[in-house]
Amino acid sequence: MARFIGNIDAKMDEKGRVFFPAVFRRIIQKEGEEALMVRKDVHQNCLVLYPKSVWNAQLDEMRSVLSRWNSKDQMVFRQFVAGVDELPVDGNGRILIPKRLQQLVNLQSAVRFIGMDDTIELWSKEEADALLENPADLGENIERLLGGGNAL
Amino acid sequence: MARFIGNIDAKMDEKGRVFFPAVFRRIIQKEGEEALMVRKDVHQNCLVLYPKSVWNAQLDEMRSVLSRWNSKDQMVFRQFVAGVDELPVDGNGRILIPKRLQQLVNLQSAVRFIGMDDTIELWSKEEADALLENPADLGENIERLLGGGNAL
DNA sequence: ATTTTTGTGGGGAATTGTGGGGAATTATGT
DNA sequence: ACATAATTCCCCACAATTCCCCACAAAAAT
Repeated sequence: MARFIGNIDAKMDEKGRVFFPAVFRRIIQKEGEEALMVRKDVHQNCLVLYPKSVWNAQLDEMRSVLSRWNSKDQMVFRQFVAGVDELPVDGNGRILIPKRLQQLVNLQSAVRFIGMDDTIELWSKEEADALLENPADLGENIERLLGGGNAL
Repeated sequence: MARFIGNIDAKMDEKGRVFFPAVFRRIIQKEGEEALMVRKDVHQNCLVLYPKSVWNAQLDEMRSVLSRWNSKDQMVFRQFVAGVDELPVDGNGRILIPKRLQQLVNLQSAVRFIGMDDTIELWSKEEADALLENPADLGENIERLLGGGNAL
């Protein structure tokens, strides 16, 4: 399985094109992936890029579990697929971010790719910086969630 | 089988015409589909577009479950089938949404196509946005339905 | 230093999306 | 039945976007 690691800054031009970092492209090619899927992150103000095979597997699994005739099931499926787009890659290895998504997560010129293991996140540089500027509680959170200690 | 993916915003003009997104048109042509069927969604305030073959499969499925000789079954089948229309496509690749359906799901100018795997949904943009605005329960629902955990 | 790969930019053709003018058809009221 | 209105359909024009191509700067590798 793909393992995307690292932060890469890039610039989006006026046409909404961004160079897809070579590090990530190599991984994708090695895995034989042809396409990427994008969607807005459920919680954060950023885009999430999925290799297509990962996405399709998800979709198949959901379809097999969720009934088309059950309104709640169908709504879950809808919310999952609504907002997804296939991401075209041009001859230069650039991706074109649909305008709809640019506006949704407020992408201007400076952007940042963040490797998140099996997916890649795309942030506006400003917001990404803001996130990392105050990592104050990180240690605390990690301790709470993973520490598992019971010292007083 | 056709796989419609993606979200496309479009505008409906005063005549009720909407450009049918090129992405979807290509898929339909490749599959050799000739016609589209429309229906209001059973639960939601949106229209569902079926390639004719998908529609037919759907009917077959219903027929296999619903008895032709049971009056309630037959009524359900009747109501499902009665609400459907064939969707004409004009020379420019636009579809004309019948007035009846426009009003039924409250379509004004701004609309959104949502690829839902083998069907396409057509929403008013406002309502589509509303869908995505509260993704709070989505994660929860997915976890419940697909997580396969063994929570109590 | 020179070559190769990676990243940026832009021009312009082709496709996609939007709008509107009416002719043909269908509905509606009297 | 007829006149009128509304709708559907078919055609054209144009704006916007996307796609495809090429040129070149910057960084990395040889």
